[in-house]
Amino acid sequence: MKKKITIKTIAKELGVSTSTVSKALKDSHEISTETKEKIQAYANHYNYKPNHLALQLRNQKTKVIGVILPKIVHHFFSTVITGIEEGANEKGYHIMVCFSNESYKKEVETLKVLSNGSVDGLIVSIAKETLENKNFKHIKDLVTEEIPLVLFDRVVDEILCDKVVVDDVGAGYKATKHLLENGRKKIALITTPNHVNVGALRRQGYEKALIENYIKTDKSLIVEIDEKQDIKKQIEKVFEQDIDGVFAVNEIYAANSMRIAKERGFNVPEDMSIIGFTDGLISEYSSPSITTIAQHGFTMGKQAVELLIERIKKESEVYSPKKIVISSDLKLRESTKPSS
Amino acid sequence: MKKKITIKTIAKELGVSTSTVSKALKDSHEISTETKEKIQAYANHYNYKPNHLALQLRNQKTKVIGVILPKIVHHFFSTVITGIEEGANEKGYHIMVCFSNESYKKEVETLKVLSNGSVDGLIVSIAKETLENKNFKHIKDLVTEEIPLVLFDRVVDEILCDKVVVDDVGAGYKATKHLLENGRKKIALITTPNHVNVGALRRQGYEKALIENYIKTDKSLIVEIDEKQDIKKQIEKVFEQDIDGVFAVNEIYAANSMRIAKERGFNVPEDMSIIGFTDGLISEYSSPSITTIAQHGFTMGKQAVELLIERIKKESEVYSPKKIVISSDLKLRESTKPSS
DNA sequence: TTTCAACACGAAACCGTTTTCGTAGGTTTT
DNA sequence: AAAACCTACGAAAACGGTTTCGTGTTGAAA
Repeated sequence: MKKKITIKTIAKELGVSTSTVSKALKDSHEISTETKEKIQAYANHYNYKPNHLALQLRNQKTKVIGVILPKIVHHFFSTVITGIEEGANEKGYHIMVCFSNESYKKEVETLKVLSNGSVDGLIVSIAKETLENKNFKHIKDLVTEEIPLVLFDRVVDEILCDKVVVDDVGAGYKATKHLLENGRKKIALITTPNHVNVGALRRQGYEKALIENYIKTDKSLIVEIDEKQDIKKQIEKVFEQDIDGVFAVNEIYAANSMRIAKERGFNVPEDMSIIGFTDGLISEYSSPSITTIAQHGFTMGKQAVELLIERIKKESEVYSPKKIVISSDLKLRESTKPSS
Repeated sequence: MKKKITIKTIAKELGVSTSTVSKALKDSHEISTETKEKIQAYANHYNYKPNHLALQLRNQKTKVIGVILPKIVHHFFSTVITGIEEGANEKGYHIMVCFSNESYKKEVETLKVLSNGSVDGLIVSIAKETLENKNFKHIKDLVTEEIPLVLFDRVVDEILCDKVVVDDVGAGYKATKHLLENGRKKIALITTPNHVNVGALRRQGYEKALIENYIKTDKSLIVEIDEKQDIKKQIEKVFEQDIDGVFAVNEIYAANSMRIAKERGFNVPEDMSIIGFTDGLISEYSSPSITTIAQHGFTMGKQAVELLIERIKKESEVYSPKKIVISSDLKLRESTKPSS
């Protein structure tokens, strides 16, 4: 990289002090018009740009927000990140994005690096492995160090910080109720293991809807997907039973269910209703297209970053953690309709 | 944020100088074992972490790579970013991600901010609007300032910097040839306007394959999608002609084509073959699943970041820009098969 | 006893910028 | 003519760390 021009260079070249240059560049009244013009002309001509690092060190703030996600090749997370970026930009912040790849170890390492002053605050969605082993010390440490932190989607209650979540219970309830209203009775639930809290919460909603309709939850209709194994095979098992509806807690599970249903000769939506989660491209372009619960990822991202910046700004005040719940919507498509 | 513990604090508390502390923390032989142990114990106990900003200022490098993408809710770009992140991490770098949202103005602004010393180098894929208005001054300025820069996918020849691209002509050729080998004669091309260079190149491949098979390119079979309008409607027009194959230059166009074909009573792949681009989830979960050209986005990202870091490391040397071409593969699925 | 090296540590400069506090010189007030 | 006040600028500290170059104290070699 070419050596950048600094205030010192300008000062030396023009035979003034660095303080004069600094003041002249911000049009201070302390400096005579003549000197100011001379300095500004010089700076302009040589394309002077203040060095960010120096400013950050002096101001003790970076105007950067760290974002740690489990993964990005995923419609929901990439939507959230778009929201975060837009919200950050609006307030003059930039984002530094890292991925935990669902790994506990990488999450710990990333957090350690980013909390060394590189960022003014963090937005995190917890890795599955971390949720599984329930080791949250690295995250709680951030709270202890009073580093502004917002958790989203994959949150855990015992960490005392701001949070932004989807109304997962409500969403699970809505989805299941929709199937029930379609006249479905034997509804399979394709979900995550229970340590993934969003899965657990959606399951609660599912069970709540069933209970309200006097249907006993049948454990054999619930599949907890182990993503280390073949997803399709695991879902196929539940199709050996007599089912007429599927509620899948994400797009991939829903798309797989759809494929299996068709392979097994089901007519979707005539003899089988399928509902998914995350209103992504798969659901939209599948055929038949899949009814889903839209999570409003963009809104979540934006809310998360706004909450964070608010916290950054009034860092000194005592505060009680806020929790924002984003409601989700049923997005009707072709994969569900009343049973004939 | 809680006031962080610094070398100064430690020095004062332990009655030594900052230089001693600094050396002790890096286990220098200049310091006695006794003193080192004392200092290290103290630092450990109070969870001392060196301030990144200070180091960056002193070393004149940030170990951060700026990444500017047109968008992220897009399988190809999110895959690339995964590759970039992994490659960067392996070399001790982090990434700062920004989006141009395909807008020229935002691209200019973002570039300006990031080139102020916040990053050691940049990886950029150019926004559509910029490609359209052909105004590349902001990017050329980076080259002039000798800021390490790698362009990928959406590149332009007149900018003299390192580049990583897909073999788009070859890919277009491969895709079209595959359809021809399937016995298709009237192949529609669903592409972007010509200013999007990847679209133009894939079209070249398409035309090359047709010429080789003595087929005259029929302009009425080529649709240049204007993304500001309804995509599906634009594709539907070409279906009014007598076609038996579709080559779409991305997943969305392919998925739309598939939908239209089915709506119009075509049997895919029996009476109509469809091939797409970008081996994403839509193609995988569509039914029938869509044959595509896989772009190896992960590899591209990784190569791009490796190229960039190489450039960053030997910044002083004269160098001639490199161009890495990633070859693409045909991924056979259900949407293509020999016509019966 | 003198000389010299090794050891263990400190002083100070440096990275680029901002900001407080002087201060020299001229002008106005009394 | 002395006192007071501007005006226009500079010196220096500060942000947090690294690193070069001393330097005082030992102990050993000459």
